Amino acid sequence: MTLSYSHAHQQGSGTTEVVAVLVAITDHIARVLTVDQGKLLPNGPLMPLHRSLQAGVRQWVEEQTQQPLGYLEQLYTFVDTNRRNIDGHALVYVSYLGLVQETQTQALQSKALWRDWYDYFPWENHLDGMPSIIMDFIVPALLEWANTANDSIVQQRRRQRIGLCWGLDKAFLASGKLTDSQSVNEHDNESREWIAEHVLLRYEMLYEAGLIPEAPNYPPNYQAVALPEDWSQRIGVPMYYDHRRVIATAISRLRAKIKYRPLIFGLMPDVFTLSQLQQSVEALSGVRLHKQNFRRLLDSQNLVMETGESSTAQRGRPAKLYRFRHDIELQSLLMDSKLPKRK
Amino acid sequence: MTLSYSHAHQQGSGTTEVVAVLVAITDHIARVLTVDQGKLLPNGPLMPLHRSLQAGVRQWVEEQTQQPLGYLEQLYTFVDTNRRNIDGHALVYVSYLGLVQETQTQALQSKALWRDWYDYFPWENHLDGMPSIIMDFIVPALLEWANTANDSIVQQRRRQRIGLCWGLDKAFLASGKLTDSQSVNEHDNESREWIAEHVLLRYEMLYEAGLIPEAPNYPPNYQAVALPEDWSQRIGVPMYYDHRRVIATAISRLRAKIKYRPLIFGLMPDVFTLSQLQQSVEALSGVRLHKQNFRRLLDSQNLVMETGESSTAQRGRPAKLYRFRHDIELQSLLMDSKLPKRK
DNA sequence: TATATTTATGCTCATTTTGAGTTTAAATAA
DNA sequence: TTATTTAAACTCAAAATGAGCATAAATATA
Repeated sequence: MTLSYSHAHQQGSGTTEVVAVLVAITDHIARVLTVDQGKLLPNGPLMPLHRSLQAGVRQWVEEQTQQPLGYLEQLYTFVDTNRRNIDGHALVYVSYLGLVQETQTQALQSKALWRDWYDYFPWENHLDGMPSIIMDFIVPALLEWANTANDSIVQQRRRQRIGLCWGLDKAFLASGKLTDSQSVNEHDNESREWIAEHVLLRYEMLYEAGLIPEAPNYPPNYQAVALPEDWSQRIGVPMYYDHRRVIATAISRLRAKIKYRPLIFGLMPDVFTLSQLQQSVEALSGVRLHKQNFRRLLDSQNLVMETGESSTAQRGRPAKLYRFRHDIELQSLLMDSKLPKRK
Repeated sequence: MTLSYSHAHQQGSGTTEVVAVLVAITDHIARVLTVDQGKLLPNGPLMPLHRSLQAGVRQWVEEQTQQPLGYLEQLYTFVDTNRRNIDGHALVYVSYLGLVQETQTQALQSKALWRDWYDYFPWENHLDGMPSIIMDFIVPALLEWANTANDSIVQQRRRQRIGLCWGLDKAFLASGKLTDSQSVNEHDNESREWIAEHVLLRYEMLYEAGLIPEAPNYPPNYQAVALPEDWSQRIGVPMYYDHRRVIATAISRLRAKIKYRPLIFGLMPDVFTLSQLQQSVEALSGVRLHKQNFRRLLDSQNLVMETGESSTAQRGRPAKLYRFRHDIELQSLLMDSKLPKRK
């Protein structure tokens, strides 16, 4: 059992830590703030002086990265039974999702680093179509994993899970095999339904199948289909502890929530064009959206107002500049808002 | 400062507890499992022997109530700085939501008690229309609370929050105090609607305004409108610590999630009529649904199948019996499903 | 027994929302 | 000038939604 990314760790008397996934969009790329060469998220123990979990997060992020924090929401609480305090109590760590505006991402401490979040999840970036790694390696490997189950019912279930998680169509589910039409025909690609917010389900499936370096059963021992030599590079940057899973949780939450809450404005500069806004949403969701419908929806929600000015265009027609309607900021916390389906 | 429902508590060396909100529907009424005369939720410390938080929840619930547990999901993690361990670390408690089938709610330990969850939130039950307490006392008291703010901007915001939380339209708020009819534009002059899943927002507003016995600023000191003598009875059953807030969190989650995941089947017996199913959903959401549209939606989702038998009707035409399609149970974990709007 | 009442279930219909275009406008690059 | 690029207004068919009526099959009651 390889535990190369699982550190034994001695705690003091406390058993609670906080971990933060800070997200920002720069150059139209969604990024997370990391420390320790991108191998860790900012984190630290909850101390008696902290009046709340949020206060703990803010203090440790400030200390480790000097990044100012805006919006912050709780994600999930994990237990790490491999790390215990002196009394034998397992470590509990509470994760938070934070949003940072593009204009506030400078002057960080040297060991803090903003990284493209798709460095950790290459299969989640569908901005230029479905990444080839999915059909070339991930799905074949997962199908083999499904076959390793003793029970044929379990095999069947695993295939179903694979189909649902990775957006494969019914014909595929029935046969359990890749057909020519699937890997070639482009219209078949459209019949699959890739659900962007299922990031965590996909990560956990890869983990369970031993395809993630952090997993205790990595590398998998069932490979009839050989994984490439550089698999551990291709399957994304590994992290210590279970921090990659924490990021997956954050992306799932963000992709799901952005569909009904205008969180996106926590990531935008004060003034922006509608195209910039759309590109930011696309950076998060990992898929392209239909421009006209995106605007229609924005319009119906009345979330933005024109500034009256236009962008100085580099190419093409200059776009009008908009700002978030701060007079309805409170409303927006309650109000449902939606996004159009991908195009 | 009154802290009648906040107990000082001495911990051992651990700092983590688990708390469970178990939900069941019996006699068409949504209920939560309580201990200590309905003043506490089942809870207990996380121990070194527990392999996970879930394991801790299951052990303590079993021990305190002898209630078998099915579906369980994490809700939220709270810190109670009033309760600390011997080293001064604040207590962290992780809350869970559990679903219990109607048929499994017998033979409990004597101190365990299933209570109608609207005993704790009388204002959330709109099954027979909006409860009179909202317009008679809650909203007037909250409007007064809004007026106590020094800043007029804050007053304005509070009124907006009140309107959004309690489903009031602009006109009502205007008659309440505000005559700024100029700011009424096409987009926000629509009358508001009651949003069932905003349970937590409403509870937190009442708490902030000092209208909840658990709140440190209860009773409120701004009452020009006199609250009735028996206010602390009318505003629902108080609980120790912040357990009422935990239930509010659970109801919010459940009401929101039931709209896109078929969690309801975690609460149903194996065989049921469509009317029973609808009544269960209504018990959770607190509002009535349009019967025909409810069935159309169920139909389109293909979640249930006929058993071929019919119920022995007490009155009226006998209803067909259905069961959940367990062959798509896994799918249902992933699949989106929806509910029709109220009628 | 006849009739009202209750509950279940099938069907219609207008409106809104959604997905997916085409067309026109205003800028730069060659 | 002409092609290219980006923005933004407008159109249209299909699907989903909210609301209602009609019919069926049982019991309760006059």
